[in-house]
Amino acid sequence: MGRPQSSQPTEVELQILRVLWEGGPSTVGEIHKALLLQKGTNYSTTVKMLSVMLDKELVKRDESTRPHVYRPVAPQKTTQQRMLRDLIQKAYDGSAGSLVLQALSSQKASKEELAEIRRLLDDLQGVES
Amino acid sequence: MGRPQSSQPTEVELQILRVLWEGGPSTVGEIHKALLLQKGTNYSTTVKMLSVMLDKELVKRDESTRPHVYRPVAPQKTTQQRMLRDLIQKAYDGSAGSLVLQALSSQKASKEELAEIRRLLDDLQGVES
DNA sequence: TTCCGTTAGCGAATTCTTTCGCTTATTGCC
DNA sequence: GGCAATAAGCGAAAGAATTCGCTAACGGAA
Repeated sequence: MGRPQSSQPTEVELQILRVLWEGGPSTVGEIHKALLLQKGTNYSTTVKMLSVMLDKELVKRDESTRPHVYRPVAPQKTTQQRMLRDLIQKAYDGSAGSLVLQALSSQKASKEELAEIRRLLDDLQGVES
Repeated sequence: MGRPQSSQPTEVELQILRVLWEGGPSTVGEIHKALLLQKGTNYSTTVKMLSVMLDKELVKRDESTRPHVYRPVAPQKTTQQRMLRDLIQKAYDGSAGSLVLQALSSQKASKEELAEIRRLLDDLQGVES
């Protein structure tokens, strides 16, 4: 019974992963400092979350130094990809195209990004350059 | 303490919403039949989930008939939009463009969708036709 | 009207997530 | 070595999500 464990990182797990992706390998103290700013949680909470994430193999740690240093197991891109695929399956009935259409029409993108998207599109559609 | 309630529909809630979006207003029996195929859950479970969703105002129901008829409160598109925005914030640091780029490069889209995306892109970039 | 099958609902059990208090270990400093 | 400060860890608590058994209410057939 109960709830099955999600295959995607949870809210807080993702917050921690972002700290690691953006700031590089970090100690609990450093991670905690970032979370404290974002949401004011306790040091113990950060330690515990990290230990949970260690169990789930979302992060690994180097215990050869003191304080220990944590790093993400999967790169940001991989995780984003997994979450994206999951959303497409769960909410867009597997259609990546319809997600893209909605993303473009309802969310802002910069000129540069639009240009890059066009290049990618040219490529996908086999346009000669 | 504990875990704050998510602002997005949960896994099962979304499954139920999809049944309603795709099949139109339905009775518990009809919804249950769909879920039974997908995951073999009990009738009571469906009833309970619907009652939770009623509390959260994810669905409303017409009690004037027997069996009662449920319908989604928000249209599919609105919900997709909300979930998409949430993912962009949580995992893509607010950048819709980078999500679109990843979606296009890592997930399949049909010829027709690609063409539609191009039209939208033309529009967004102000290309004359 | 009575009985039976269908529909609705409640409450409890289970698991996952997130939180923190308190204890233990480690380290650098005197 | 002894002490204070920092780091790590554990276990429990609280709440969310999901499940189902069992009971109650209802509606139509005999």
